[in-house]
Amino acid sequence: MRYQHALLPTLKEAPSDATSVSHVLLLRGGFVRRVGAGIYSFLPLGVRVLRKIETIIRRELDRAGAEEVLLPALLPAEYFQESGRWEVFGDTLLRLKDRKGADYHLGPTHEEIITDLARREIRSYRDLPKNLYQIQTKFRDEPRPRGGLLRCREFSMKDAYSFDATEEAARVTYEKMRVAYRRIFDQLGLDYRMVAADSGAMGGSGSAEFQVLVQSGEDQIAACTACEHAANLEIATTTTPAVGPEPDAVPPREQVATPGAGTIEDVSRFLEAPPERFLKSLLYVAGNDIAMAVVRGDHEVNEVKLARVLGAREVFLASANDIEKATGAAVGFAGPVGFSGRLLVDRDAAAVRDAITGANATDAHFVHVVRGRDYEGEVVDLRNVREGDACPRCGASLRLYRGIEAGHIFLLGTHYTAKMGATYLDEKGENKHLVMGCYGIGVSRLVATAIEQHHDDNGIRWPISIAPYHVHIVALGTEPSVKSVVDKLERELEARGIDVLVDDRDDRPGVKFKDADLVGVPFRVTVGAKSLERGGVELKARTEPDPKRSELIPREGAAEAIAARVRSALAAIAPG
RNA sequence: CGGGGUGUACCUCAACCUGGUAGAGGACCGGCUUUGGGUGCCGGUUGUUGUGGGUUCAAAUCCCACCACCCCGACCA
Repeated sequence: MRYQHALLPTLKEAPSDATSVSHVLLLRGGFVRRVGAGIYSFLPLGVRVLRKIETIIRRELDRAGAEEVLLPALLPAEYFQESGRWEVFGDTLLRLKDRKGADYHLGPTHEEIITDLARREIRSYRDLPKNLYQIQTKFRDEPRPRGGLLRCREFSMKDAYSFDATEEAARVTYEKMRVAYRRIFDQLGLDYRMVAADSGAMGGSGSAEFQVLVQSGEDQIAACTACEHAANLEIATTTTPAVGPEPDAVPPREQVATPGAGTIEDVSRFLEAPPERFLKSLLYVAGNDIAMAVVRGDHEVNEVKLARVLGAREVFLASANDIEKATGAAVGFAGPVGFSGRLLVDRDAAAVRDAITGANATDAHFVHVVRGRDYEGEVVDLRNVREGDACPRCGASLRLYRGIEAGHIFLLGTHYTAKMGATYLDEKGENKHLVMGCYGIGVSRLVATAIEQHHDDNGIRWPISIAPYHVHIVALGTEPSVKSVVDKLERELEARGIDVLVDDRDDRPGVKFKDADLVGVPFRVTVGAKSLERGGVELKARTEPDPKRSELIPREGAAEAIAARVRSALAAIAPG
């Protein structure tokens, strides 16, 4: 592609409402333009990146035995009404009416539509298994779109749905998809982890997230430093160490005055005891009930775990008013001793044998508190895992990362097929529900995610597998000798299947170099009077930090040498 | 939905407090200059100051309402 013909509007300054790195660079690099909140146009360069990602996904899913379909984005309400999600989705569903006043919506995901297709077309065990995928535009009326392409109201997603005869067969399909996903994410050239996750409202028995490790990510992940284990912090667990002396060595419980010291930090300093000796007692509201969650002083309550234990959809920290009502003390002096409501105690908190805790009386704490003697409560896993905690699988230490969820696979079971009556006849002629799995990848989100992970101060550094072009030729000066070398190099590279962008603009070198760094094509080839005098062209990888450092490639055989470099870079991230 | 903020040229922003003909830089167009990291100079194009109403001789500026967008939180199969 010739720069002079391309729509490639780079910007020196980004609009001030762009905050995330990827958003700024996508706008500045001329990849996308904003149309509305959470709605973007893809410019030619952005489309090229999307297509590269899609190509990798299609190749691997086809290879795993899936078939591509294309379901509609505009959906009559009846399907989501049948599954109940017309209500469940709430305001996130983008609803509309046709001229007759009939209800429609734009598809946020397609379980119902594919299940309807399956119940019509799959009748016998002989038709199974089936695995269908599509790459489609999805619509969700997000309460808060943000981060440019990271969270949009309209976005591109690959979604796949598998149908099997039995749970066991479905698990085999699920495993196959897991392998396919690994191959896809490997090829995208991203640092990611496959993590165990909360299957949430989707139901079903298994799920794994594909989290791209990025400092700015919204999700937290605990990953083992030794083995493969990784889990979303929402469900991550660790093994339990016990602390403190044996129970019979603990003196009787004693109330001490701690005037004005309502935080662990205050009391810790006041009593000269480390936070690990404290029981932190937090009051939560779940529905109409109030419950106390107790964790060790240096630990944090995990609200997802708490909600699950309480059987609530979500929990909220109680207000100061509710706390005073429930404990009879000001905020900061709650404790499990004598608490009459539902009491949940984290395993590590229960293991503290000589504890300090609020006395449920303003300006007072108890010391020498022992579980079993001074309080009871249900012992459960309630806390967030911390950096350095033991891996539940191998015992090595866990590390915390931040990530962006780019893919998610679920073993759904018969959740939808039962609701929608999608059955087949087995060998004995019996009617059985199809067993389902679903598998998503956020395609447009991946464009932004790749940038969040691969950039520097000057711009994007695309992984070569998804870069809009492999080689960016910067032509300096207008001499015929430069022009002829550039023309020849472009032809020869393209003949070798290399994607080439040629900056043939009549502009100053500095402008071209800056734009090349911004756009982020992995290899830059500079052709100018100076390089030709030295006998060739200059090759520089975008990842080379020194702007002045480049490699002289002899003019003869330059195309083959550069193509070989591109091929080996591609091969380096090919799946094993 | 709760809290905070911002709407002025294509972009970044000034002028608003204290009402009096709406500006700069970048981008863009023309000329000269320069030519290996966003060159320098000269000239030029670009506005319903988010929308509607009110106050006033006079509103970008003060008042009211609405809308849009951004940030934090809630939310996120």
